[in-house]
Amino acid sequence: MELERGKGLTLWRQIQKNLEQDILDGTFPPGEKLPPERLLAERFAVNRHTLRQALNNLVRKELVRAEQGRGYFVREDMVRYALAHRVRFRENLSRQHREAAEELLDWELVQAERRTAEHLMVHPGTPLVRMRTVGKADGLSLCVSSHYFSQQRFPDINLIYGNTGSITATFRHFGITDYTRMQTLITARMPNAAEARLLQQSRSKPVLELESVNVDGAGTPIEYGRCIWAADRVQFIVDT
Amino acid sequence: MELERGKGLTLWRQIQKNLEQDILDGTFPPGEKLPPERLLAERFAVNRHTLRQALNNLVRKELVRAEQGRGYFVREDMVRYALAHRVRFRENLSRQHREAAEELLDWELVQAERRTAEHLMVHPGTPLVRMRTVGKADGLSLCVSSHYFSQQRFPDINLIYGNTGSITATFRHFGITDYTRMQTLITARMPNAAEARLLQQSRSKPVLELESVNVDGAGTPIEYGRCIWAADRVQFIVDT
DNA sequence: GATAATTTGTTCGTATGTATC
DNA sequence: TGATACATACGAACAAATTAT
Repeated sequence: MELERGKGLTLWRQIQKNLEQDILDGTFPPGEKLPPERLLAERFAVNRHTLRQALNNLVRKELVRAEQGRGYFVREDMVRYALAHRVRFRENLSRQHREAAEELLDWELVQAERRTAEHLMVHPGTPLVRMRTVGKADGLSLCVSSHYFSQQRFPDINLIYGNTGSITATFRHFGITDYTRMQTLITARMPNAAEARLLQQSRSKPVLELESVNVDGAGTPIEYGRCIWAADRVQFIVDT
Repeated sequence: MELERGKGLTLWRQIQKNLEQDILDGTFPPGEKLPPERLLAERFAVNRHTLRQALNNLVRKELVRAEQGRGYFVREDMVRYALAHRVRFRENLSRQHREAAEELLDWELVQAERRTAEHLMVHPGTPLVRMRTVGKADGLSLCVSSHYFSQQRFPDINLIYGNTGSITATFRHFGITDYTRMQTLITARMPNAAEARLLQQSRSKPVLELESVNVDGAGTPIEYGRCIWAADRVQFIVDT
């Protein structure tokens, strides 16, 4: 790594170009940690500030991201997740050539609380199946969700989902060939310990919480879901 | 309401927890007036000052607000902000009986960067007006935004906006009677120091970042905006 | 759970070269 | 030529977040 001093291009620009090249040609693949500042500064034989100037520019250009106490990481593009009339986890991911996976964490029989009942348009106390799942993209946890279904309409839904590993396929099993999303509520907050663990992310990074209701062809609510998304791994797209 | 005296937790902390629980479980629903200090003090069998300590902490935590001469009120839910085909800041807030205000922080003449240019469908380098604004609800900062407009199409737009204090009114001045939102991108992250200051919120609370493009009746992009929202003060609604 | 080590973030200070008026 | 402003580069120290011990 020899830099030309005093020949037109500044040192930090040469370093930036050098690192950009390494990122683009895959020497540092997406998600990879760069060597620490100290090492890079040594390698380029410059002061740490000079090196930081180059890195800061790469951060500004969104090629890398900096994490205090951890290091610099090559940015992997966020998953772009479309919130349209039809929302399908697998479709959304396969459009971006990512491998989608849904896993059943656990399930439970519960009674509908006021809020959940309102969304599903049932009486409070109605028996519901709550399934907790985790959604992954290319093996990386993307979201943890709680799905609520009427037990009467979808008996043993947990078994079906456990076999298929897909909400869409599960609904198909119950004769629902198409379903659409009625409404989505979006908020952001900090995760609790369990959420951070399930998402394999730091507790100091925010999560996005989406509440949604899916309805069948007749407009009857069939699923109420609360999904917690790792905020730095996803970007939602609303087309209106 | 029996408090434990001399057993670790101070009285006012016990009272605070007690009231928090009542608020969270809906005993005191959003917007409700709490019983007056005197009554609460009697009920907990403590001095009014002890009770005030608890209430002051709830005010600090933004669970209740105090109004001199009127009483304490449970803070209402977050602002619910609809992301529909037509998005109007004032309309969205007035629907919830909140007082909307937009303020111009500063403005600058800039050259379109690649990303901005793409969204506005202009060539990179095109002269743009960037206005930074802050949106408030009931006097509380809700979002800080950067709006980008073509300088050619909207000369002196900063003056118009400065006078009207409304994006909608500003567009009307330029003959645009209706505009709609094409796309909104949503992410969440932690705020930087400047954003936290402008939003008057803690740096340890997340923000929601919305990128959006508004188009005129002919479908031509007229505004590209990046808005940073205080995540704990707003909930977005997507109807699909 | 507490402590130390590692790593990035921030703020001083100093010096030099370059462009502008 | 001088004065000024700005970008570049190096050095030292400390703060803050994370990870390892």
